[in-house]
Amino acid sequence: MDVSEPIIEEAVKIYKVLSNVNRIKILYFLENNEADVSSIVAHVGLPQPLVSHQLAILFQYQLVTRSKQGKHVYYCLDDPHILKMVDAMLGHVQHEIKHEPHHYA
Amino acid sequence: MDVSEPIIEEAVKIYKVLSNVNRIKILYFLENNEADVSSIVAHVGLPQPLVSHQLAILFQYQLVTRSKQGKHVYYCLDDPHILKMVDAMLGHVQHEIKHEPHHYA
DNA sequence: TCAACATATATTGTATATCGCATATGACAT
DNA sequence: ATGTCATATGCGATATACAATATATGTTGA
Repeated sequence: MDVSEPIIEEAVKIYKVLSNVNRIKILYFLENNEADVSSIVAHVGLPQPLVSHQLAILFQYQLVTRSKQGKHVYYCLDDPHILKMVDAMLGHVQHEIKHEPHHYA
Repeated sequence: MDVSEPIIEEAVKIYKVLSNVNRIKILYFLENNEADVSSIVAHVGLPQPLVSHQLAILFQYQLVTRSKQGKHVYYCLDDPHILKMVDAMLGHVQHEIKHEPHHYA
């Protein structure tokens, strides 16, 4: 595996994007649904401007795509591969918690 | 996949830990070597206190283990599974960059 | 005990992230 | 054109993260 600096920096950027509960929730909701902002808001139960903000970040880093249809903007996972990785992490954590709880601060 | 809040929060914590170039470098170096702090410092070319600090974070979140032998403290990957995931992310990024560059800010 | 070496911690300044609130844009219908 | 709905953006307060420097701890050997 090539571990050149720019590659690592790029990966770190994606990790930063994934370092937020709300963004993960949004990504996860989009796994099964293409959805407009309103339904995302309804699902995650966060203020609309916050959801829009997180969506903008996800879009900036190309984790989601968007398509405008009239008043509505539909968001969609750009790259399901990323969510596969998130799945792997969630599975890992779940497993860890079950077998040997982490006692983080 | 269960996506309950605590699981996501835990995953997010790990993502935060991975959101740092120096920590990734250290983890990656430890993939092939158990190593004491001095050799890690020599390898990554960062000030020793900074390396110790990052190691403390990696240790706190149980990504590495440590064993003291005399004056030296040897660090070791606790969970190779995590590094598999990092590998996957690096591979993903590499692939992305090659085929369709992201134009992040 | 003291010196030296390896490692850890504390402190600080700076940068960046997060969220809430207010407001702006943009599209459609009337 | 105006009102309304869907979404986006801007701003301010707070919190968190980063890295550098200085300093402390702990271990070994003389």
